[in-house]
Amino acid sequence: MSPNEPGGLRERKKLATREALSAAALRLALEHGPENVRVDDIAEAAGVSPRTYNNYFSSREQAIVAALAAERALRVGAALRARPADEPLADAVVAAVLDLCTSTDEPSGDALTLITSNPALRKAFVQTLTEIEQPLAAAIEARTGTRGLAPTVLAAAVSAAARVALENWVSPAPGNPLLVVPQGSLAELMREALGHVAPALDAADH
Amino acid sequence: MSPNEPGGLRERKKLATREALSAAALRLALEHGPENVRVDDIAEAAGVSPRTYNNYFSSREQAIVAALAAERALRVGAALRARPADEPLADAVVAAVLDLCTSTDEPSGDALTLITSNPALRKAFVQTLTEIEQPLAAAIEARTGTRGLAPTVLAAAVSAAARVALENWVSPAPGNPLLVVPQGSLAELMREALGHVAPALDAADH
DNA sequence: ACACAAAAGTGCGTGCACGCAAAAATGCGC
DNA sequence: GCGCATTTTTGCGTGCACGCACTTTTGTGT
Repeated sequence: MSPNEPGGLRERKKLATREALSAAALRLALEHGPENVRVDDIAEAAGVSPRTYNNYFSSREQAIVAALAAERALRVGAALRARPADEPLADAVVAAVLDLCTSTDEPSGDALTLITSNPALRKAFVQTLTEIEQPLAAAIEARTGTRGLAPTVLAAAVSAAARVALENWVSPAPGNPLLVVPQGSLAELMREALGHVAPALDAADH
Repeated sequence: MSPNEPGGLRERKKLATREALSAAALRLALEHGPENVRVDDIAEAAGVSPRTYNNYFSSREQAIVAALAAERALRVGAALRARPADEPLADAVVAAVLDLCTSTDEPSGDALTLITSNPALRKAFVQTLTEIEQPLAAAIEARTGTRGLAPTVLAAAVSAAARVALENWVSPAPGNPLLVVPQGSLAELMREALGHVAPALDAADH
């Protein structure tokens, strides 16, 4: 009566299809370029109907980015849980988010360059950062014991800061010169951006 | 050589079509319900071709919400500039954003209920809050004199907090009970949410 | 083993977003 | 007024997202 738990065979198959789709999407995008990949191609490569593809992803870009996105979402949660419980909230959060920047650069470098070099994919990838809000909020709630708006707001603020850092990294100056040249590593940018919201985290860390 | 300034006749006509489109979109949505309004209808009501409509808006929802959104974007900037220069940054920002909640409730009540009662429109409306980041960032930069990431990050954090408040207002509990019942006014929610990011603003207010 | 309920997959039809290139409108210098 | 460069509008074609109803698969209870 409950094949909805991770143990269920149904769930596993569903996850398998999802991964097959995103893997196929990423592979095809790498092979033929993002613009030359049609939804039908992805569906066929994954062995499902085009319509089924749309049951899993609501945009081509989302499918291509999904693989990296999912890994990142899991990593944040794990990283935050791995921090010592007595560490200040701000430090723990910063460390957890930074872990995303340092580790993710390696696994599939060509995938990252593909994504960052395509506007539509960049947008989808940045959008991905929104998905870390939920795990972040949960972790913050667990740490502080606070309930209500606070954890959600703080998680959203952190996510927003990370988004700004990421945007400034991929496209240094969309119109304005931007005094601080972001040629530095993403980690540096991220650290600075998070630093600006850290006071809010400190205030909530009773 | 510069009909791009507000004085140019070309610019005025462009703005006029835009307003005609969004006005038509909102009116038709109010009359027949959001789902029963096709893009062609909006275009015809505004006296332009369907293709032209897409040169102005990239989604039906965006067109419907645009009228309210534009007014709000202007209002934030004005509200922030209207605050005394020696007021603490956090207070000024909170006041400016709150102004959005208190004033906007009145102009077109039925439009608001229409928007809040439709998921797709809600999404578009919430998305609108992103547009206040730019004016906010500019205003913060002007106040603090700080340049670089700080103003952008802070504006993003404020916008994110406002977004959370708005989301919790329109749909109190999407899954979880949420201890603090958000039946209170939007202004109250907003005030609390912004309060959680206020420390970050204080820290930047030299 | 069998039947049955739930859930995932599928086909179809509709409306939409958007690139591209041609056509109309606009503003400027003469 | 006149023609020219620029901008805006438009028509067309393509690919896509998604609701709906239907089929197939899967897990469970008997």
